[in-house]
Amino acid sequence: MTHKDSTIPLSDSETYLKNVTVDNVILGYHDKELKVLLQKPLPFDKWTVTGGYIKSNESVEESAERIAFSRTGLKNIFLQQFQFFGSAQRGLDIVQYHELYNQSTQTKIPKDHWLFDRFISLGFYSLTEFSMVKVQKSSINQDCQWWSINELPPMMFDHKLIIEAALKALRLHMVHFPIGYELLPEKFTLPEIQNLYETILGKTLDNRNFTKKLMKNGILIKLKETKKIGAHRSPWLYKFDKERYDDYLSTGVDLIF
Amino acid sequence: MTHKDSTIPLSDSETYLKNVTVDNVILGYHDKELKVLLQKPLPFDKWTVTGGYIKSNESVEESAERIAFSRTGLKNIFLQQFQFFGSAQRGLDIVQYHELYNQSTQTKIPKDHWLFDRFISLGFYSLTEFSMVKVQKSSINQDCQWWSINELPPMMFDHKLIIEAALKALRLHMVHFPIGYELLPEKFTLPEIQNLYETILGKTLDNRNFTKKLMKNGILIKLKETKKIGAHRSPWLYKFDKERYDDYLSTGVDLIF
DNA sequence: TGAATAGTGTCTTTAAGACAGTATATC
DNA sequence: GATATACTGTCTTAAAGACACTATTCA
Repeated sequence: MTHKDSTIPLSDSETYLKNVTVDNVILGYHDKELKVLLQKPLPFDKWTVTGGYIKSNESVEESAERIAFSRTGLKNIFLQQFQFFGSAQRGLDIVQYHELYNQSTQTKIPKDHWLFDRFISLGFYSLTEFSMVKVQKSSINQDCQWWSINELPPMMFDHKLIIEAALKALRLHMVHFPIGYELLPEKFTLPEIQNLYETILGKTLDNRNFTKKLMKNGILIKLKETKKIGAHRSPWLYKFDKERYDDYLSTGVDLIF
Repeated sequence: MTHKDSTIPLSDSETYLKNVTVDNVILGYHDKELKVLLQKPLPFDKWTVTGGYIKSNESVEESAERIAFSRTGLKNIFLQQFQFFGSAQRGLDIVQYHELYNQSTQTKIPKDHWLFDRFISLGFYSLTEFSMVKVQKSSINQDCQWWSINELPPMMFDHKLIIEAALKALRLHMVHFPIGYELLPEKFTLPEIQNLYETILGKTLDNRNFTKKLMKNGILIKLKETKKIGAHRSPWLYKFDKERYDDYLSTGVDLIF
């Protein structure tokens, strides 16, 4: 189950697959916090993760990319399947949503219209560089903004569970595959990437051991620049060795911290 | 995309979700080989993994259980989501299948009937105890049998890829979670479980190191029985410490071999 | 007693984990 | 020179990995 996007022409139901939606937990990292991009479909007063319908001529990945682009302005976004959700109960939210939808749009869409039918939700998560995302709003999703993953607003449907599942999948994923390239700016410092790992894993790490392991597998390149950030020693800037990084993305690498 | 199950009444399309199928890679272990249960939907001459449609009042997991029961006679089967497949191309198979279907059933179902529409496939794999499975056939799926995973017959749609993806997911999964309870008989020997691991991982393991690690985390209980199997020393029988095993299933455990 | 498989112990090497003092930038 | 953060090296402990001989069953 997901939000209803304003770009969907109600009359044109034939061009979308029925009973399936794509839901994408878009994550970003900012101010030492993990953020998730949420939208509030009017007229409802609860939030959802970003999502939408699948066109009949696009793959689910293409669908997810199109929807992500419409919310973030980003192309070639990092996408990771993590789970599908298919409980038979739609819950009260869909009923209330249907009623409010008709009220606010002055329409009388029947309860059994495909828009309010049961949906199987295909769960992706995306990792984005926070500062590159230009949050897009639409008429239906008037509110669309970043939320700290630790302080979520009231969520529609089972979307709180979906976020938790995405986070759990990400934590499992990062044991075997490098992360950070999508979440950090091109140049970053060791304290920054360490804090990213600490934030996602939810625990503090020993900076010496962390650095040792990261440098050993050689995914970082030390630059000849420092970052000036206050009345203290300036940290060196690094970037990822993208080639090595991509190798590890396909072959896997031990990154247990 | 998946096979069409004979239990589906064509006229009763309203009770099934459209554009979605469940596909379940049912795995078993026998004769030191990993087997996969495949079916051949008549009149087609290619094989598929087991699968079917989702009823509108059941969850995807319930759906997968119902379909697995109809093929294996097993209840409470071990089910693991691993991926969803949603390419927009249906390929030639579906066209040929539609034609042959009409020919053989003496019907004229139109090409755009929902049965032959595009489907998103929800991928599960199941681990089963080979000897407990009573393979069920049906009028449409006249052939249903185990195949060695190394010698697959011609596969319909993208089902060869689905099997490979399931196997890859299983290999990743077994690094963090114990397996074997569903694949082995209740009592088994150390050489048997080691060979199971070797078979799935596709490499040989040192028996001393393997035993050491398995015994250390304490998921095995040594029984006071041996298994008589020929003109040589009889191996001891073991069973899983199910409580410990289940703990590890939820919390995870390092089982890198 | 020979053939076949089961079962066990030690050493080496590598990685993990704990730990604290020096360096640098700015005010 | 006070303050705040960056940076680095060593020791201890645990696990991984390599390795080979003895034990048991039965034909």
